Amino acid sequence: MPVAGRPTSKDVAQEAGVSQSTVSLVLGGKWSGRVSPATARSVRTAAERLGYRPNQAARNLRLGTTRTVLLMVPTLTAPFFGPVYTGAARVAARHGFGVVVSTWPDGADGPAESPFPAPHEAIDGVLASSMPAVALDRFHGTPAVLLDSGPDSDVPTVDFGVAAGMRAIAAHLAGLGHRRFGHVAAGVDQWTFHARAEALAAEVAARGGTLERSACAIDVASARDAAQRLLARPDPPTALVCDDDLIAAGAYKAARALGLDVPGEVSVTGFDDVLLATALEPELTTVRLPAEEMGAQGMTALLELLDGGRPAPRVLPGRLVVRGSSAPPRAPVL
Amino acid sequence: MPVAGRPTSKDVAQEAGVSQSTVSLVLGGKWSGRVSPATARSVRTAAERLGYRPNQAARNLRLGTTRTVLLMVPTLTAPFFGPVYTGAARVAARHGFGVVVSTWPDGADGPAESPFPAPHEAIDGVLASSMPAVALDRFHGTPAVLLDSGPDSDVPTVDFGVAAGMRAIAAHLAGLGHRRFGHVAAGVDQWTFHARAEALAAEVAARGGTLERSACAIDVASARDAAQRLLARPDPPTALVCDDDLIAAGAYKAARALGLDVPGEVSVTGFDDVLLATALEPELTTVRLPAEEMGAQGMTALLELLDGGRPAPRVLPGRLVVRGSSAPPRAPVL
DNA sequence: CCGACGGGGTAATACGTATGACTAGCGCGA
DNA sequence: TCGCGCTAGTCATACGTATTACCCCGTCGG
Repeated sequence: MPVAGRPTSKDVAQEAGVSQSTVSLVLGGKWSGRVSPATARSVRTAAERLGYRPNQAARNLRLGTTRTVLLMVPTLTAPFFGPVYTGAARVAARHGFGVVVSTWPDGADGPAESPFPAPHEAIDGVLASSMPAVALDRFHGTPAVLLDSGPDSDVPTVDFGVAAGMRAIAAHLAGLGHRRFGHVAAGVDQWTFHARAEALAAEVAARGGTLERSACAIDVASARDAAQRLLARPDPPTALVCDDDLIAAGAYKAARALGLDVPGEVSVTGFDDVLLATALEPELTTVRLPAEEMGAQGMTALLELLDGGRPAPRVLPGRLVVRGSSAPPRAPVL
Repeated sequence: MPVAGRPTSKDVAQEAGVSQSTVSLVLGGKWSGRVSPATARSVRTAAERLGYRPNQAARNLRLGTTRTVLLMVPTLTAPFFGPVYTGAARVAARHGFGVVVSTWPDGADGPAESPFPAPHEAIDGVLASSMPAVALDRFHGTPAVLLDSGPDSDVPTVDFGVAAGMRAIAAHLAGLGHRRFGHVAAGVDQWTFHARAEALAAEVAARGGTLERSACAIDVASARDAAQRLLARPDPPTALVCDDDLIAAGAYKAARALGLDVPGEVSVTGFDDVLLATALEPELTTVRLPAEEMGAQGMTALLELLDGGRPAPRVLPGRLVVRGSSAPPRAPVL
């Protein structure tokens, strides 16, 4: 008996008085007709007694697969990725896969420096969410599916219909009578924000409205300042279209700082419909993105890819959720 | 040349006209004095040309370590765990470790059914956050550190000083003149919430105040209802102490539904100081917990444990952050 | 001129598992 | 009685890497 180190299948074999192969057969579950029930039982109890757990590295090597998928996200701080993980993990579990999450090993320090995989990359495939496409180079030949990163000719993708969602917001506000729009835009180089900006501009233009734009980082303080810049202009917008819900929270603050009622004097909309949207007062008009569904669809596509298939690109529609933060412009209080 | 499958070090060796050992020597970096610069260069270019990346499973098996640590959290939806991960990953990277995140494979279905590790458990150690201690059984002999799960005699722990934090809140409110307290409590069986409740009760009792308690789930709607039950009582509390920031958002909603001004007619406090705290209006008085520091300290302890050490339990103090949601009771508007 | 030495590389092996090939015993039909 | 098939296993091997022990050869000190 080894002093240090976990017991191996060989130890179990010795303890049970059988060969290592037999242990493997029994514990692998494929022993029907090969091992007698009595032997199987004695192997099981021996394994139990020794606290045996198979060495994953060895079985990964032998099987040539880890049955593990990596979900890569830009940051874990954003509330958006929780549901994505949940959806992916649900589908994965159904197929005997596990999901682990990680952000770029390099943090904010830019792209990879080492050409070799980080230790945690002993995986079968990658779900890369909200990535600049170029970042995929990291994965070399690893099967990958891009989530929320825009169409791609080389890699299967799952995207939200953000353009349609943004057009729905513009249409909703225009329908309420708004003509002067402000866009509090996330100054982040991700496909989704480019798509949102483009769709908003197109829809506003199509309806003959005006659009001013102010960029910010994705945090409340920065968003507040950006919104304030818009509201401080002569002839300010009557509706602030924000690139996501957190930015909308900043817009609320800007409005309040200027003594403007939401939605009485300025309408505000968000995007994503994260938890925050209903925590705010008034509750936020926004577009609900089916994040969990994206995780599920992404995992489905990745499994298909691992099976040698060619999964088709998928687009998941968002849904406009009208709440209390949008109203006709200059609503008379009387 | 193999049709399928990634190139191995043997392929690289053949391409460079050397032995597999040499490839391993060169790429392992320990070749000083063993391999001539010329050979090393030719190996490198061969590896580059073939797009070689070492098989992690094989090297894990050979080295007997994965240099990967698993961060286990109850849910990824809570904003709290992002910073924990960040802190852990920062320390880990400094020691050549990677961090992956996962939630219980079983989801909400209760404890493990399979006695063997999930596929993603090819890891050297575990950081288990906010866990019921019994759940640790899953990890058998895997080195583990408990985060935010209370003291433990068997396993190293890192905890927040939540009791002190909660007492600080009670002291702050009492100092403002509050005597009738309401506790909107998370009805979740985690150490941290038990500790919060106990500390609050003790401090209020010590100061001769009264305390009513109402439990809820950790979501806005449930918290709103729970807060509303407290505020609807005869002789209602003048201060609502909430178990976390999200619950405080629900308390805001309850107050507003009853036409009560925050903080003019009722003070509200949170806990954790997540992003939401400053997105709310008024901004939330709360206790800031150094989540990133917890991740960092936890990883430090785990590395110490993996080194054969016996890391001492650590407690990280929270800090009261007074913002606009707390004020003297029944503040005269005049 | 010979032995020691060191630079530059190779052969062999082990890590722990899963599995295909093989075999010993045994009952049974021909 | 012989061979055949079935049961209940065992043996051997391969997965891809890192590393230890070894080996060849040229050089240098004596």
